[in-house]
Amino acid sequence: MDIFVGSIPFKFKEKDLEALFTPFGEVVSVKIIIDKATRQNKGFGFVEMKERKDGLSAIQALNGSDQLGRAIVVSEAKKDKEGEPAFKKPRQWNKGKKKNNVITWG
DNA sequence: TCTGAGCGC
Repeated sequence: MDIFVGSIPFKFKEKDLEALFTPFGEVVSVKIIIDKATRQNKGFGFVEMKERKDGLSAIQALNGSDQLGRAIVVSEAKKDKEGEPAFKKPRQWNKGKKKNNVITWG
């Protein structure tokens, strides 16, 4: 499932989100939205977890929790519906080269 | 290299 994470500190990185969600289940991918022009952290991101139940428990546990002094918002991503693909086109993380705002895993 | 509701290139 895809999880929306908002109000995260601007200093947050993908690794930080991965470290937050990993204890609740297997994290498939992590992404933090960064402005394409200025490369600035937009303050929200997404975490994809393998098991939906783990994602839900992670949401309940991490939503509103303090991270680096800020209460983050954790909720299920809008486009992620049960039985439907989260997006029209598949996103691949371990393909091609690494970009500025994307960390390739593995 | 600022910012603070919002949903991803």
